Amino acid sequence: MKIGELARRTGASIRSLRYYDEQGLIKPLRLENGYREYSKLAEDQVRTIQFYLSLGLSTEQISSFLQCVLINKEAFCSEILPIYEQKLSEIDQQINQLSLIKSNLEDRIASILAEQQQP
Amino acid sequence: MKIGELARRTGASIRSLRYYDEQGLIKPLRLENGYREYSKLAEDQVRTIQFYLSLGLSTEQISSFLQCVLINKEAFCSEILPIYEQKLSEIDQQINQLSLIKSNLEDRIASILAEQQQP
DNA sequence: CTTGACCCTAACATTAATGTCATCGTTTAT
DNA sequence: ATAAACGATGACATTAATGTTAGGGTCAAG
Repeated sequence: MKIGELARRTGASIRSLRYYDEQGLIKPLRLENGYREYSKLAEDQVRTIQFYLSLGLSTEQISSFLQCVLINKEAFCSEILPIYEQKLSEIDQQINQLSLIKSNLEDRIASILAEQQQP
Repeated sequence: MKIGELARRTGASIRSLRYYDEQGLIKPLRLENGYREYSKLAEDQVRTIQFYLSLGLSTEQISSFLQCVLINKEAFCSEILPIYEQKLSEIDQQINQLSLIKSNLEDRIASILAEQQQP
């Protein structure tokens, strides 16, 4: 299947599929005219890539374990656990940071509203 | 006071102070030789800018109410409440998004650990 | 007058996935 | 053979505050 069809089937843009190729996530065969030729498995592979991207992992991280998880269950791929744990720790940090800001904002909003009530 | 001293006093980098100038947040006088000359008030102004930046507001947003809050209490500056509320809503959205990812990560980590326990 | 410590502007880099555009070759149907 | 649809590559843009560097002025102390 060519790139347009794969894009239609997965919802990924043609641009993104070319980028995944460039980053080594999916290397399709090349026809004699230079066109990318994707196997039937590519659809699953792209969905897998999309899923890990939605977890906030980078293409570089994904590339480090993608081949393994396409064949095995995640538990079999020892590279993936430390990546998950690192990402989780980043996310926790970000949530904490945002929660701090949120508290500050709420306090200031409350204080403005209070002053407008009793001027 | 010149830019280096203001930088030392506030912890902002010289580069940042020049950027605030460029963005219209603080327009110091210019000496005949072109040097920026900051008044004694500038120190407070920079700290105020730093505070609003730490709330995640953009220089453009800050510039829309900075002059007012430097003179009055926040409650007097009608521009600021909608900006706070919009920012709060963005933060809530981001926290929700991150929490979703966090749950997914925790689930997958737990499932990997479970499989390694009972293979 | 020279050195060192300041100051200035302008420009590019940073991050990472994706969008967009220009330019070109290929294939297919009429 | 020509037009439409598709594919390829390459380059630039996106966001926003800050870092960095290059190339030059200014000033004060020795």
